[in-house]
Amino acid sequence: MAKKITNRDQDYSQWYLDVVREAQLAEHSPVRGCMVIRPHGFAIWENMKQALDTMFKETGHENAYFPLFIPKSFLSKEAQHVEGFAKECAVITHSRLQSVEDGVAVDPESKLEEELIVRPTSETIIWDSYRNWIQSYRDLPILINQWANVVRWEMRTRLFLRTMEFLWQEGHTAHATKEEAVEETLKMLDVYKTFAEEFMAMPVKTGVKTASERFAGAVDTYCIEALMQDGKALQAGTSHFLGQNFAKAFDVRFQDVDGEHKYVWATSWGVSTRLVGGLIMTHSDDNGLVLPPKLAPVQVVIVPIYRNDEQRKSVLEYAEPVFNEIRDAGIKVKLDDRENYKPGYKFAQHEAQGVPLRIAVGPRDVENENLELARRDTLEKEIVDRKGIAERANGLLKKIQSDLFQTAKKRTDDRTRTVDSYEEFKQEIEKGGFIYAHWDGTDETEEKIKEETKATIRLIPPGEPEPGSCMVTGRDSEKLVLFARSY
RNA sequence: CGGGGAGUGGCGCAGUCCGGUAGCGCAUUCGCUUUGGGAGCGAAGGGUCGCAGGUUCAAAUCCUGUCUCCCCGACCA
Repeated sequence: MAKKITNRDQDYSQWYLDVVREAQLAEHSPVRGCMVIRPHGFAIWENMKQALDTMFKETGHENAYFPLFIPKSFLSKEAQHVEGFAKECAVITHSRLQSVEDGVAVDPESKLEEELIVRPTSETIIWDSYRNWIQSYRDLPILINQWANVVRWEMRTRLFLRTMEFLWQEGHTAHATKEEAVEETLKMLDVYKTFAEEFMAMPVKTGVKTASERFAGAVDTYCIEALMQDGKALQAGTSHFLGQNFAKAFDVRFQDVDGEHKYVWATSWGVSTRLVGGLIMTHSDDNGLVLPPKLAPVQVVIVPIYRNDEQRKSVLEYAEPVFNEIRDAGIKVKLDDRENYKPGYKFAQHEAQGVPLRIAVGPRDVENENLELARRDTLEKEIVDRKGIAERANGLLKKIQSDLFQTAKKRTDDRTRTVDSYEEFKQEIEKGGFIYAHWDGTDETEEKIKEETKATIRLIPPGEPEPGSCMVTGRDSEKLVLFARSY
């Protein structure tokens, strides 16, 4: 078999790129830092979108759309916010081109009176609208989500994991009380956790970010963090309690039941196409992509095998009712009857693309009323009775979904440990994985650890305090926090 | 933005040191034979060698600039 994918243990970065290429998920575009998402990659994102969108609707949210362009003045209204994003904004200064000798050039006459920023996130433009929409407590809460693209001018990019333009959803909510906003923040964090674990089969840890890792303009940033196969952590989603920061910046007040005018409380939360990168790095192997059935664009592929036209005819006649039966059971199935490729090639291709279940049908199967089933995750093959294939496929897809999660869960658990001393920490962090340790809560200590070990505090877990002493300074620590090197 | 590597048909590469008019594998097209793990044979098509200058009779090759990608750092979802 011609190996087109680098082994993971040889070069993890190259492996990731090879999988993205061989699975035809995405490719580099002529524009630095931006990617072309190919149909297969986009189909996975669409499945993610659909599942998340359903969950958002079930929790009372509705979709809306706000502009791509944000007036420069909007960004400067919230001090921390502007500070956080200032260094990575694309700025539009002109509105026209003009023809010159060698093509086109910016028309200096078209300089904009006020420059426009390509949204790095939409808090400001959305809160400008919310000011007009909110007068009374009866107008609250506002529970809006937007599916959009955003741009952050990044130094170093990687397909899906960090691109200058990416697709995401951003939820922006407004509430009458702090309690309600905090509840919303945590509710959406939980939605993300559920989505990651039940659909992506990617176990995550949840918690709150430290001040240095917090979203610019947020009071608290909660996150889901997943551990990749190479032992590095990936921030997979964030949910922010924004307090009244944006309400004050945009003067969004409402008249409460008691007649008082009060600032509203806000949240925002988002996940992006980065999830596709997380999905790849959680399950895939040296043969290519491995997809959880719930997100696979094709869940079952049927590959016919034959030697001649006669066999081809009988195999396809045998395969078509199988296809129909599986399709009618609500499974996304594809019959790969391309004649210009041999079965072996198709096997390799569908493996590279992560199709969870493969059914091979050849003359022998027709003869014996069998089918050959092959699982993508374990690469196990078995000959099964043709009867009841739809139920069997369905059962296997469910099993694959849960096995993928269990495998990833076990790996994460095995690589999560607690250390007491900084010396031990320095040794352990080299091995990758999540490490719990005590931290004194100061920026200085966090920074020192980061500088010396390249590890960051991924999150402060929820739950009761478990006092201890900081592994670095020995000062009091409220609880264990989670460290890792990260993407 | 600093350090390292690399840009040559669609993809992967050789050729670059030592200038002489571009080659290999895969893929593509056609034909025949094939098809239970990336098929074989024969024929054909496809490249101003990332881009822009320069040196030279002559540049993929030497010089200068520039763009892009990959890896490692600093910054971030």
